[in-house]
Amino acid sequence: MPTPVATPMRRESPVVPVQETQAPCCVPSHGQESLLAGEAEALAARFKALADPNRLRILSIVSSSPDAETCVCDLSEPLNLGQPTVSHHLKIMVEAGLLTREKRGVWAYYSLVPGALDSLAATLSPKASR
Amino acid sequence: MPTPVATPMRRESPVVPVQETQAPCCVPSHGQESLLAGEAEALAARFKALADPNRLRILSIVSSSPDAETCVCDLSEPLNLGQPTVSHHLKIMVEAGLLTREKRGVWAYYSLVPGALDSLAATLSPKASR
DNA sequence: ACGGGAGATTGACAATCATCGATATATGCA
DNA sequence: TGCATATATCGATGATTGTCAATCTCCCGT
Repeated sequence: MPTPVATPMRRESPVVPVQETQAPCCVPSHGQESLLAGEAEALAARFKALADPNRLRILSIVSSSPDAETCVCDLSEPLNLGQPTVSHHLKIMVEAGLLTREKRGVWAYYSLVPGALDSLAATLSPKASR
Repeated sequence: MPTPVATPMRRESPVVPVQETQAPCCVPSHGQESLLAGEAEALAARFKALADPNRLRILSIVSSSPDAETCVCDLSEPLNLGQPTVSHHLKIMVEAGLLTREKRGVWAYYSLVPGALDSLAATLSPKASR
């Protein structure tokens, strides 16, 4: 990410005293960043795992499954997706910490990581997390 | 989206009686889709708006602003992004229903849509929404 | 009317992503 | 041992996305 050498349009502090026309605007009163770049990146990675309709449907199917676990072959057909694609989506969600994989025999069973969705939800509306 | 004419690997019902080796697996007992394709698409669109670190930081800055509203020029500098890029991100979030835009004079002030984040959070963990 | 500045829009480009077909790995059964 | 099957991985491809420079539009003060 090349640092833009000169951001074209930012005024430092007004040399000419602000004319008091309306709100002064653009007084960046944030002493500190509210969300650091690193945290933002990590959070965005988890939301990215949710930012696909087929992955949301997978989550929905997994969580509404009788034992809250599903194997790949249960997903391929209702989603109308090929098996490699389903495997790919599942891997993304496992890496995002949303699902866990348990292999039993030839089959791989996926289930929700307890609390993962809740902690994400708490990030969105802290007061709702109780 | 071309309908795959034949999904390669799905077994209908086992012609040979299941040998009772382990779990039967692959008994898609979902009579109905838990999350319809349309809803999934709409939900994913909103999560897509959250799936970028710079947009998350924008949300954070806007919500921690004194009056919970911010103008574009307040964002460009702390994010180290050009003005067109910030405008672009803001537009995406307005279209996702997360922010509202109010133009006052030459400036455009953005603020959180009340309840938008909470309703998204409720989608993630319904029981936590109170 | 004019000029300046805030913000939106456009076009381009590199990077990432979703999907697929083909192939590889591994497990259970005969 | 050898075969059939469930899942993972690989390589390729078309679509989407984040970013920027350049330009456009609109509002305001002179």
